Amino acid sequence: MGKRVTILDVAAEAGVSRQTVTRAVNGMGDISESTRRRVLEAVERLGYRPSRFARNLVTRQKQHALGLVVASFDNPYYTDIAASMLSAAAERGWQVILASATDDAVPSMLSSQVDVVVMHYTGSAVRETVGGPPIVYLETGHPDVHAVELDIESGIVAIVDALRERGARRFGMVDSGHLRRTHGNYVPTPKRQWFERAAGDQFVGAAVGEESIADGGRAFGELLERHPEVDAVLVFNDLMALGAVQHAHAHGVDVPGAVRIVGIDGLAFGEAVSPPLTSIALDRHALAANALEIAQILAEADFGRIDPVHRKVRSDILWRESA
Amino acid sequence: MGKRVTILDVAAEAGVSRQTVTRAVNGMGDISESTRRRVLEAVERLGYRPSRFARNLVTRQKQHALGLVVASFDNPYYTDIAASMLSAAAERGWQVILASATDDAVPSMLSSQVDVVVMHYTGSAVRETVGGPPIVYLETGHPDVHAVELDIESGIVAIVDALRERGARRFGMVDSGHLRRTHGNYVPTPKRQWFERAAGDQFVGAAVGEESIADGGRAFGELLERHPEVDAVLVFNDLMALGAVQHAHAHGVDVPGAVRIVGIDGLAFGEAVSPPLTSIALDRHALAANALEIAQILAEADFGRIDPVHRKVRSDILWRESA
DNA sequence: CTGTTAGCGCCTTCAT
DNA sequence: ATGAAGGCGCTAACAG
Repeated sequence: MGKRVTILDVAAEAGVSRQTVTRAVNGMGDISESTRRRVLEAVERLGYRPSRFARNLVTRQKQHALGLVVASFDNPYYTDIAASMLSAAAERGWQVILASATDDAVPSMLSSQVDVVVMHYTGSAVRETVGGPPIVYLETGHPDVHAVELDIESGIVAIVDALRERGARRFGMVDSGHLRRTHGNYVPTPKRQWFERAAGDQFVGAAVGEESIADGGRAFGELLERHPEVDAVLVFNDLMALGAVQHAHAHGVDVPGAVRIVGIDGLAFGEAVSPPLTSIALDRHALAANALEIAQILAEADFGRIDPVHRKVRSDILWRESA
Repeated sequence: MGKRVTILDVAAEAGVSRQTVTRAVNGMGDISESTRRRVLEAVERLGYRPSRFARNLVTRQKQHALGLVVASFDNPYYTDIAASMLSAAAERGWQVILASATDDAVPSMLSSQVDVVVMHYTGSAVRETVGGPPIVYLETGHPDVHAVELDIESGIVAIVDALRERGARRFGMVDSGHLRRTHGNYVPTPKRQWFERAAGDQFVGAAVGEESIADGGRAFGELLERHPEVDAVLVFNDLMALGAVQHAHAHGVDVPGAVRIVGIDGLAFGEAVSPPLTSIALDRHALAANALEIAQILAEADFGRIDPVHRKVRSDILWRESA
């Protein structure tokens, strides 16, 4: 792996100047067909590839790049967000660089590669490093950072009301234990707290599981065992809720007759299970659109430090059949 | 949007040299705490952000970027691939820039942003443009390009054999009509051709649908109507197969009793439907690992033109309950 | 500890 | 149609 082949090498090989090489490689005018051919042959022979850094440095393109950091690609919720971000970004001519948060080194790697980082709020806002790109947080309400907030709470309040109207009186929850990672032991998630508050004394209990289909099913089973009287269950996310529906189906539990099941996220996959999953749908499209709007504002400020920008996205109940 | 704030502006503002600014911003040594603080204050005040291009140009980092172009993020198969690519890339310290092929402008945008492009073979290999990055194709067998081939055929042969052993005698298929886009009208996919060949005169017919859960279900219904005698159905992909299982469930068709259903892809979601979906599982992990291996080879050749590199990935039957 | 001198590789003037 | 300068913004390598 010797020295990199540069435009000068090509120029020498073809017996022309660097500029002529530029013209040939970039398909510009003011160059004779024969010269172009000769240069391109030299390019082939040497295996020359222009340096994207040098090129972008000098052309000052409006090529903006945004780094999207998501928790995990195992949860389709995040891939859905990524998809939405992708199309929102494409509309505005942004590139999207993806990174999974599990890789701890990523944020720093991203720093030198992107103009803006978009990531989920992980409890403690990663401090914007000096010389690093600005960060836009997803789903938080922290006032000091750029953020697109997600109003899940009102969706939860609404679903509790709606479930009551349909006769539900004993509310249970399948919660995620993911906060364990930062807190050491299980801590009720905000979703559970909102749910408990909305359900009031009709809240009968919760079970905790990992964020997977299988463990969602297991936790649901555990909840049913401990609280057989439960007649409406909110599940932390659709992934786990799918497991719950599956578990109910496998154990002959009538859904929504005996127990109503509601997920959170509104994933398309919810329609594939039996019965199709009712869910508190998060508007991922709006989430992405807003994130990009903020990114655009940042870009217009040349990514300098500006006052925190906030956007809010609401959630809606996606009625299917499980509730 | 005035002139960009550069390191020189900061240097002037702080009354130091550029080099000192570099030291402060990059947290290097050889700088007094007071100077550093003063410089960082100037950075804040001016809203200075280093140019990632200039920085990467001069540091000649081993920061490689790979552009991943997928057909659509609506199909979890592709997001799964993206996820696998992401972790494979993270292991090797590569960045992944994502693009959806639906956006036609993307490939050219990518060219100037990445070192290697990884994309699905779309029938006609996009010719590598002079000065553009090398391309690694996924799922093809074309000999002239770098590629990771996917051996789906052997999986199809194996599943037909296995289904025969379980008593199946009348094979039907739900195929995708996606080739319509390039051919104008429906053309049997390679998957169907392999399947027909394997099934021989036990092949009874096929129905065609769009690549979605809903249309997979519809097409499956159509197949059953036209060929009620069918007792084993191969579906183009898991997405459509999910619809098929769902359709069967909704119409009281016993799966696998009356008809066996097999998908292709091996998505995790297959386990959430009733009955869980048997599928020809593609090893996405190996696919990604191989693609990155090729990318690495390309990197070692400084992305110059080298002989086509090929890898092959096999498929395995993932037995669940639908077959 | 701080500043100076060289480039990194390319494209944009301008000249020829 | 081609070539010669100049500079994009930054950091490495030396100076002091």
